[in-house]
Amino acid sequence: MPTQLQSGPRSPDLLAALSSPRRREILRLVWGHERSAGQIASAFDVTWPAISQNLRVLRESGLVTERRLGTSRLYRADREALRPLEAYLRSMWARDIDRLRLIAEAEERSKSSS
Amino acid sequence: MPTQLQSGPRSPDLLAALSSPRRREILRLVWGHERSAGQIASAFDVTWPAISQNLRVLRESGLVTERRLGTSRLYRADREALRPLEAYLRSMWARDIDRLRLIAEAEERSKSSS
DNA sequence: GACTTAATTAAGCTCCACCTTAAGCTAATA
DNA sequence: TATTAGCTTAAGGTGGAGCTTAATTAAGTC
Repeated sequence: MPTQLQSGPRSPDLLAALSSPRRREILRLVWGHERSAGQIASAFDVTWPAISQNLRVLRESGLVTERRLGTSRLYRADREALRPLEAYLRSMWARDIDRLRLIAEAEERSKSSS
Repeated sequence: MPTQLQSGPRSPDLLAALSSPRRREILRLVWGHERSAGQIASAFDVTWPAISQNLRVLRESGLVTERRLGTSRLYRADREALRPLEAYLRSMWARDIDRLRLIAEAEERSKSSS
């Protein structure tokens, strides 16, 4: 089970996967296009296995999906996979908003009772 | 200059700073509250310097601000600092949306010309 | 000034992320 | 079946992230 995102206030190894500039570039490469591992690798000046390993990390984090076609493996970004990050951001700001709301309400009460 | 976020398709070391679970916890600690380095450190079972170093990373990434008060240093999350991440997400989806729009328009044209 | 409090910076260790080369696997092709 | 194409997995090197302890700084207190 690669995902681990259920427990509320956490965006999982998504952030770890995204923290690598190389992987961010790969992700962009396969964002619009489905591309083979070889095509992807040839876009970089590192060796094939290096890219293959990065693809594995992306796949395990859920950021890309893999499809086999003949001897090729085709990768494509799973665009929805970034949603949890959005949720993460929202959870941070939501707390903030809640806190502000509570404070505002408390002030309101103290005002009306004075 | 700690920021480096101008060039379009990049959310900077924000992601690197956030990729550490420890730093995410610290960030949450100072999200609502302003807290001293010592208070923060005592919430973890690692040594003070370890926390201090993580605070430095957070500060340099812009995620927290520092304020000196007597011998203390008070840290607080800069809530707006997460906005670039939102922009990053948006930039990814925006591409997607653009691409879909172009495809849709192309299909529309081919339909009406047949 | 000497001492304490609250922290950072310095120096060193360990472990892991990311690369390398080498070996293995799987599907297509002769 | 042997061979090739297109990869991944294995094994090993290197640098850096994140911890530790020790030394240092800065601001209050005696």
